[in-house]
Amino acid sequence: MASKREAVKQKKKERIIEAAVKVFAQKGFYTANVKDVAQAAGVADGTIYLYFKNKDDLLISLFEHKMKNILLRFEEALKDISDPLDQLKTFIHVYFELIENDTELSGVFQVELRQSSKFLKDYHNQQFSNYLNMIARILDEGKKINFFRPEMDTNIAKIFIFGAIDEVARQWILGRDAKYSIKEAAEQSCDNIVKGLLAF
Amino acid sequence: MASKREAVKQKKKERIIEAAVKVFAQKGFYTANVKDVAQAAGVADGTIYLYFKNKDDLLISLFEHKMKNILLRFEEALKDISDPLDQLKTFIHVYFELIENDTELSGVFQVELRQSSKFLKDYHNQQFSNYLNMIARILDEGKKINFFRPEMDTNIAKIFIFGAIDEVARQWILGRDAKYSIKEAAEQSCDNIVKGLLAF
Amino acid sequence: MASKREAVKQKKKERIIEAAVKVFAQKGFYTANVKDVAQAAGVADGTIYLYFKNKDDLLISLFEHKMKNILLRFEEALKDISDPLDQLKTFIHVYFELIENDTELSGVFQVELRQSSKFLKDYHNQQFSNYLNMIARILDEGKKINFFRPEMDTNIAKIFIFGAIDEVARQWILGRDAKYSIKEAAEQSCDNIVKGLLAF
Amino acid sequence: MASKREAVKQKKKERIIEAAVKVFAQKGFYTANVKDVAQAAGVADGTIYLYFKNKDDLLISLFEHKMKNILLRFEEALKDISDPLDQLKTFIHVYFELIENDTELSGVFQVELRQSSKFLKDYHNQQFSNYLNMIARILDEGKKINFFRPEMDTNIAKIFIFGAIDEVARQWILGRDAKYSIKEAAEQSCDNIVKGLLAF
DNA sequence: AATGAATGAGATTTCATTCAT
DNA sequence: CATGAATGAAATCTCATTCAT
Repeated sequence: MASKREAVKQKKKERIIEAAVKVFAQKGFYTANVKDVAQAAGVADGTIYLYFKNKDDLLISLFEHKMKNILLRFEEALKDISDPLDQLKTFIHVYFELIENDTELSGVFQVELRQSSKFLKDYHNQQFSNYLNMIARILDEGKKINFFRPEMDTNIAKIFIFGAIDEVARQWILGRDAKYSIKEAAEQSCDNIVKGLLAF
Repeated sequence: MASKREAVKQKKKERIIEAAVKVFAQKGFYTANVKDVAQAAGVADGTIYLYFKNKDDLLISLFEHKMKNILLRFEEALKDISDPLDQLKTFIHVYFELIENDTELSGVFQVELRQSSKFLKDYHNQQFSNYLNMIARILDEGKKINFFRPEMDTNIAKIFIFGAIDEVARQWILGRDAKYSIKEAAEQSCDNIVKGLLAF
Repeated sequence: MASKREAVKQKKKERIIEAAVKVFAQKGFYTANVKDVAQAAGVADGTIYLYFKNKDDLLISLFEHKMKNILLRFEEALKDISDPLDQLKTFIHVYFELIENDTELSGVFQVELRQSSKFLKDYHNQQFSNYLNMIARILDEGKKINFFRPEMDTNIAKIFIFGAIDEVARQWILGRDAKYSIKEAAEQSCDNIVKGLLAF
Repeated sequence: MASKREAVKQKKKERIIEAAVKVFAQKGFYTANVKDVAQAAGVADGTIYLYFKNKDDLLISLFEHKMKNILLRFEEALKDISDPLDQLKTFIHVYFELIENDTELSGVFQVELRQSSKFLKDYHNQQFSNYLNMIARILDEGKKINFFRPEMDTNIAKIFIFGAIDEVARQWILGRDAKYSIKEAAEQSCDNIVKGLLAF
């Protein structure tokens, strides 16, 4: 009985999160009202505050909740791959797939989360670190077997790689200068990372 | 006389823009108040409205203005270099120098890309396009002389490169996971872009 | 059966009233939430509305109920005393004893008199009148037998006495300027009332 | 110029305070809206927040502001009186005069200030202490010249006296059980305090 | 041109009350 | 009877913008 109620409660919380993703993606975090989210979720304004401390908390919770799933998705995809190069390629492809399959969520992650000092500065994000460190681990292994350049700094490279694919993805979402498909984006990004620019 | 007055006027406008860069970079566009900008600029709230139509206009003007300067700086640095590879390396080093000398500058890119929601979604910043296209031009030339991989998509690569160095710079500013110097950042970034990860 | 259920019902109602006295005394009527009272009473929010029409009604019921008990306690203490002076002294000592044994009780008077605004301005608490009139009756008897000053207005004096001992008690509870024991408070108050300030 | 502007500013602040006194007296602090006060003061809602941090601050400022004047009034009245008994009598008469001449203010002091734990508990009020100590000083002098009972505790008596006259005044304002004039109230209170109840 | 006090629309948040379970 | 999740009206407060000086 209690578990059922718990389940119902969880369902409503998720409904609100889904609504928030949609609304924040469309209007932006600051431009969107709590009322908008409530309406989209089909609940009363006050109900939001039964599940989240305030509007900021809604954004943070949204992030935590979704990020957990994303990390799982990565781990799932990588767990049977041993070659670091394959791992890296898979990582990148999964990344762009995630973006493609949930554009709205991506919009929130890519655009909205960034604009709040809460996330970029104050709120030291464990999940984000986890994410970066997934890349670092792959790079370290690649160096160990002499596949990757030994003088390459994995600490810088993990950020480099994240920044690169993140931006390619963002511009695809914003649809500005980006007149390319996700597939192209993934493959080109792979090549750029692995081979670099040089032709030789 | 009129030109002098014009100059004074221009000076105040710039003072406001500098203040806005600082304040928006620090607090974010929505979290920052017009009052904050006014205070930082040492003018009255109302004065801002003599130079800018509204808060949004201030943000847009800020981009245009700053980007123009940044572009000039790049052009200056690149004008005597003919080799595309040298151009690219110079571009990257100049970029990190700019960031190092004006930390808040990176906020301009930040803001440009991340405050996008609502009104910026449509607003297409020509200057930012110009910036990206500077990279593209270098890449195209490199391809033409068979220095860069022929199958590399310059349109994606320009974004890829911008994203990569921008993120490495940003993490350096935030000082979080980034325990590296600007010099290292620039060199590692160069190598990553040019050589890629592979050791061979 | 019905009577037992009645008793149980009564018990819960009292539990809510006790909780309300505590909570209102501590946080003030307007600052306290119905939820607070419910929690303190160990019932659900909605349960309160099975016993009281609304929050206002809870406050009013609280007075009536508590005052009835207080009056009973006084009547019990006074019933075998005939001398008005002894009656008055006893009244005062009982008052301070009541306060000492049930600190929150003073909140009842507090609330009664100070939360008056709006709805309580009209609401005339009969029990409180009864309480004041107990004092008046003692004073009248004292005048009748020429013990108390004939020109003394019992109507004013009853309020005077109530106000004096109530404030001394309240400051004792707050423990601010009041660095005295309840016993001292009672005795000093007695003397002040009976003898006045003059030394002769 | 600056002083004139300062004066205008001060005037508006006072206008808001006057309005707040009126509104709070009539509707009670919690029942009254900031909007009500703004309307009564003839300013916009937001204007209130230019002069006061928040609604609570308005109440506190009101208290501080008015209390200062009241204390001055007392000092003025007492400064040429040397006899402690006369001082005490004057004090009491001035007190009731103040109440009579500004009923609304009294309402706020008497009823509204009391109901907020902010004032009774958290906010240790210097002005209120000053006020109580005025009484204490008179009492001490009266004891020194053997006019007042030597065993009388001035620390308790000051609270006793304050409570007594405060309550007599409050009931006059509430107009409940108090069917007496302010003049009677003052004289009866004086006699009660000075002579006590006994006839002798 | 510059100021900054004033405005008031609008956003977030609270909480008494209801009602399906 | 009891519950407590849900409601939504209403209150406080913020802040971009205006305008008299």
